[in-house]
Amino acid sequence: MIQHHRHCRMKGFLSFLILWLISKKKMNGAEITQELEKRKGHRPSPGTIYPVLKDLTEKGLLKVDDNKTYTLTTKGKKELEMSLDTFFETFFDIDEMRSRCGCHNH
Amino acid sequence: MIQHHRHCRMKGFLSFLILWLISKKKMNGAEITQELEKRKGHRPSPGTIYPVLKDLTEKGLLKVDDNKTYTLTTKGKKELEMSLDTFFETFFDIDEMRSRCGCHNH
DNA sequence: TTAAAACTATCGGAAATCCGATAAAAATGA
DNA sequence: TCATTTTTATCGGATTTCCGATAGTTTTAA
Repeated sequence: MIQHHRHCRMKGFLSFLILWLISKKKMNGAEITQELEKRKGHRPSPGTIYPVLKDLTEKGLLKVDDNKTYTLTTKGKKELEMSLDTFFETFFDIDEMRSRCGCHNH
Repeated sequence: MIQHHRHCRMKGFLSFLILWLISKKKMNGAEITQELEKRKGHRPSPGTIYPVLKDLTEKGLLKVDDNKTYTLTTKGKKELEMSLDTFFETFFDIDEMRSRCGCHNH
């Protein structure tokens, strides 16, 4: 069966984005799903989100409490900082990028 | 043979980044390679860059002149704008991200 | 209590992404 | 010219990323 992916440019960065979200506020899977839906315009499949959370937890970047709520570990905070550094080194001209798109409300 | 990828988080976005670079200034493969090296900290393999250029050209997003210099087509410009929109919808809080990393010089 | 809904989890695999190896073509310069 | 360097190009495959299908678990509400 042929699969269509018309609107799926710019994959990747999901782990990075999830780390960022959790750094702002501890969340469970459902809340993360909602936030991603808001940002990306479509609801990610459970098969997308939970394996990522498991992977990040196994790598010691996230810890999860009784209520399945995820927070960053110290290692996770360091990892996020490194990723942010890399991100802004690559996109150092991000202000220019923003001024060239129609999203001045964001 | 086991391959190590310690410093290769945040893959992806390469096509997007290349479109962005060419939108700023028409370039040949070597110049694009240099610019990516500057931004990402390591020189991409020819096997990384040229297939992407070929793909974007075949999709009608780039056109290439006699000197192997690439520019955006009209379609490419529209595609880039759409990608920028998606990018800033996903990372609408990018200013907050930047303020949380050590890259205030960028 | 118990059925329905919501949430969490896992698996296999499809697609995307990128790179090393290799080589052809073009430019350089001695 | 002719050797060297630089640039361009291609291929196969390793890895990452993501998702659909499926099912177990927990919560909700009647």
